[in-house]
Amino acid sequence: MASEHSIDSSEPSADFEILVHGARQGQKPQLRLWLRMLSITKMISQEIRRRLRVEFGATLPQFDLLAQLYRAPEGLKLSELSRRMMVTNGNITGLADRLEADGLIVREMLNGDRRVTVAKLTRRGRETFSIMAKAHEGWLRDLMADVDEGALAESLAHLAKVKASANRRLVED
Amino acid sequence: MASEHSIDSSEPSADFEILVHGARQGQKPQLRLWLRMLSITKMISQEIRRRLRVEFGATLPQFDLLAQLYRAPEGLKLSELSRRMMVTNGNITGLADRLEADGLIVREMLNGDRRVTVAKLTRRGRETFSIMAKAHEGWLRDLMADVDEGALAESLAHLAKVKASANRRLVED
DNA sequence: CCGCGATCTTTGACATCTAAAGCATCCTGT
DNA sequence: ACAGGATGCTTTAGATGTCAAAGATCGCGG
Repeated sequence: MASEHSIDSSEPSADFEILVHGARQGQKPQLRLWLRMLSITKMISQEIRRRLRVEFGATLPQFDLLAQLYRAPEGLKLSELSRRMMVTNGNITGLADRLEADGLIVREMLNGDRRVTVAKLTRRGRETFSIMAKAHEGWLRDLMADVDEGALAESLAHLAKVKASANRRLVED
Repeated sequence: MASEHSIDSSEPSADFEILVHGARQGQKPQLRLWLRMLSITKMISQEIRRRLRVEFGATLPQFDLLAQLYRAPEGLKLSELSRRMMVTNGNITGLADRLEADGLIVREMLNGDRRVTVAKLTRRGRETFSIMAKAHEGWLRDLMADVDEGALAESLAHLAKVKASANRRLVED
């Protein structure tokens, strides 16, 4: 505890733990884990966001959208993009507008179904994303450089359970 | 792998993993852990956000701000709030505006220093937050109900390392 | 006592987000 | 056929987020 707290009390990062009505030591482990994941993702997201902006003039949601398309050479329906990115449909419209204006993606209505729009990476989008992704991966390796492989692997396994649990509650109700 | 994927492929939640330029099995564990944390926090955040909205007409950032003040009976400077919530100063202004309009917090300029504004919970803010926090804690227990205490404890410990690592990189550079 | 950098909050321009409504298009059952 | 529900995208209103710059105030050194 002392070590954990010493990190936060002297740094500009937030300490969410022990802040929500009395979460303590062994108490309320779900709440503690939740708050810890939140503070980590917030902290790292901001750094990634900052680097994407200064090094590539891009935003994190834009990077995310490009990543989805990079893995789908045939392109994706906008609604499929919104499902995979876990954002609402309305969100994708503006995001795709900007990326299309930047020439990184194109919208196509090739289907017989005129309701459907498919987004694809352009050649430039593919090249740009490829460079960004390599940098992005390096940033993460750097940020987690002090974490041993064992801890990474175990976290990955445990968090799979967390994800499965939350998933189950969210779809089976 | 199969089990992990089976969860995602049939559900409306995103599968970030295996999506960013070829992250695979034992490869790039940092990237995989990052994407997993991201998808979990996104998934759970949306559920929490939804419940806060339908049950209390509140938003997650508002809940977060109230939580910070709840733990600080003397109130907090707006800049201290922004530090703890890990958002920029400009963000706090509007957030505090709305909460003040709702009568949940007050801004006071009691100091000799007229630059400083301190935000405090009102009685109503304290009572409201207290109820929301209890519900919030229950939601999390429910969402993580299938995760055994051991996995929770180990995740907590491992993620402390991740947090410390990221923290170190972000402040020592 | 005065200037000038440091500190604190707000403002302004934009990009993301959500929820909900609006439109167009498709498809199915009769 | 065709009415009506389902599906897919966009639009709207409002909240949140960033960054950068503007204002206000403080405090210290000369």
